[in-house]
Amino acid sequence: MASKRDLILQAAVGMIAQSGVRGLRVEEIAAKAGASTGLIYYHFKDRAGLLRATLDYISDRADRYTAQAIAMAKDAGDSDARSELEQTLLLELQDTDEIRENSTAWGELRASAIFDTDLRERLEGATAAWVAEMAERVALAQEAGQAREGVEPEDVAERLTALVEGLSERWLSGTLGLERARDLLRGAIVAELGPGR
Amino acid sequence: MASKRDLILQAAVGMIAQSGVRGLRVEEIAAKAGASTGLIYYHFKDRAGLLRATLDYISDRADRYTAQAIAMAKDAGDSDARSELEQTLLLELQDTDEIRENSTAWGELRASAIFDTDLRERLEGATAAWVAEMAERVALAQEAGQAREGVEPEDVAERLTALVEGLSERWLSGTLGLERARDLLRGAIVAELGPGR
DNA sequence: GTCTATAGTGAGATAGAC
DNA sequence: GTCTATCTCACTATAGAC
Repeated sequence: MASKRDLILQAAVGMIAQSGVRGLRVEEIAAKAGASTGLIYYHFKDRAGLLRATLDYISDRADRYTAQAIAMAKDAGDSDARSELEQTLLLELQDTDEIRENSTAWGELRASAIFDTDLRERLEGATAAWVAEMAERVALAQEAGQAREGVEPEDVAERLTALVEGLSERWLSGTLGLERARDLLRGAIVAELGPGR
Repeated sequence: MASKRDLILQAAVGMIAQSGVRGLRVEEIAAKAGASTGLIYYHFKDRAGLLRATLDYISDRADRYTAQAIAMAKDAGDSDARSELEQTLLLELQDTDEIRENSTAWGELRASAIFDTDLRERLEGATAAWVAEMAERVALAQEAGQAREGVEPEDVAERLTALVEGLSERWLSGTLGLERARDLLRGAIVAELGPGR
């Protein structure tokens, strides 16, 4: 069974996704988690500490479902580097509760990080890891002849992940439909890697 | 001379750029604008109204400097559609006070719009206009043989502008250097439009 | 680890004079 | 249009019992 600490973090992600970092009320989280405000301060020291822990929690959760998606793709036999890359990127543009929640919260925290050094560092690490992981898949795709040569995998990966973030924010803010966002991303992959097979 | 109302809006942009929408204090803006809080409520009704007006103010300002940059490019004789497209997009990734301020504030308001229907509508209009303008330049570039055929100008424009937003946010949050962000954008243009002439 | 109760305060908003 | 004064309250954070 999930510890109260965990319930609090889950509630925090939910609340951030629902009303943003600014709209996050400690008391509300407590209520949603079936805990008291006192306990939140006991575990996380203060509001900022709670935000930090929440960011870590989101990162972990994202890692987990990414790994899971890749494993599933591998099982389905559809496991070349290029489709793994595509699947992993498209993962962020999906209307699942968990993913929508994660994406929204992630965007919020990213935006907050502009003004908060503490958050910034954590965010930087997570982003760098994501970019590196994607760069590796781009390189693999190149080796397998599934992607145009002559472009730096790091550059492509950085562009595609930044694009995902941009599209994601437009999707979440209702400026862009989900299907269109996914199509655009697929189009970008073609533009960056070439037509593939 | 600028009206007090204008001074308040200028101060608001500055404050948002400095400490985010979350960090925006009505009293602080009043102080910076040399006005009273009462006046702010007189002009803008409430905090949310101030945010709305600020978003409009930023949009206008962005339109102005974009138009100006294009005019300058035209004067310099460097006026083919493709370089206009490139210049206009790169404009958002520039370390000028005004632009940095505008970009930061824009990003903040975009992020806030996820939770604020009112802001959302205004934002949507501004984004759509930007995308449409870029799409037109893509189409012109295609006609002039400066861009690959067979891709929808709207798609390319939507991707490039979303990418600019993504890169901009990484730049502003310190995750990405400015020069690298600009290089990545140039690379994306090449990937989308082809090598040019 | 967890709760209840409460202290403290920051900041949005309003009233009313000029 | 603009200011001063003030009200109010929603939220963070702490103290202390269990």
